[in-house]
Amino acid sequence: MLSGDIPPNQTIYIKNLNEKIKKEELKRSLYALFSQYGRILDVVALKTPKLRGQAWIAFSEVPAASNAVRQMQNFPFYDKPMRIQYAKTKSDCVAKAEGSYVPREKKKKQEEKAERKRRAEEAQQSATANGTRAENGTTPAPFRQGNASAQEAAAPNNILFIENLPHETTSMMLELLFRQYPGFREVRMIEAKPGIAFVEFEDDVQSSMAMQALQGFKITPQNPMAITFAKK
DNA sequence: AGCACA
Repeated sequence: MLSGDIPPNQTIYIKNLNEKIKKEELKRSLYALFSQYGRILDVVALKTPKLRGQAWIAFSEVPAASNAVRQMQNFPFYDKPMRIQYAKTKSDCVAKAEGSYVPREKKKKQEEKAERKRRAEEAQQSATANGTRAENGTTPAPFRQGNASAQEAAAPNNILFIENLPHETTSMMLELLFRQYPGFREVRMIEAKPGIAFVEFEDDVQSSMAMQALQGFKITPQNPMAITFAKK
């Protein structure tokens, strides 16, 4: 297995990151770049001597992580090719979402204690067997709000018009997103008009597929993409 | 190279 014999995990582990980038920026860029593969639950990056140059990205689904591992492998990010694998262990945020999270103890000694505590809690749970429904985290917001735009939709054609992009979006990022779909030709952005882009496909069927797949896709949580057919 | 959750 190319990914180093580590079984699939919904969290990916990235190394060889540029250590000069500040933690917050790093996390933001990773989020923007990797959210194309699925909903990201958490991005973890530490700058401790042992952990600098590495990051973990927890997705809500394993297939998202799989695509990320494959498609972003060796992607040049701040001038260094990312090396991506599945994480070796489950992220805390994932365990929390599953309700299986147990705060980690220092080490060995307290394992038994933790074990006992967990048992106790489980007993408690089944005792109060009730309909405590797990909140399924973030529910994807509907992206097509009652946006009764007076504008008529353009007829399907091979060029997509993308709106509501974060201003820091680059054509490279959009290309990464759209080139996953067959028939991709190119991304065009206009310096003077941030927040929008045109993406061209070979034909209208292919552009439609990409539109369906990426409609409402969030490059950042605040920016669900709005995709329509370009006016010719 | 380095697998954490401050």
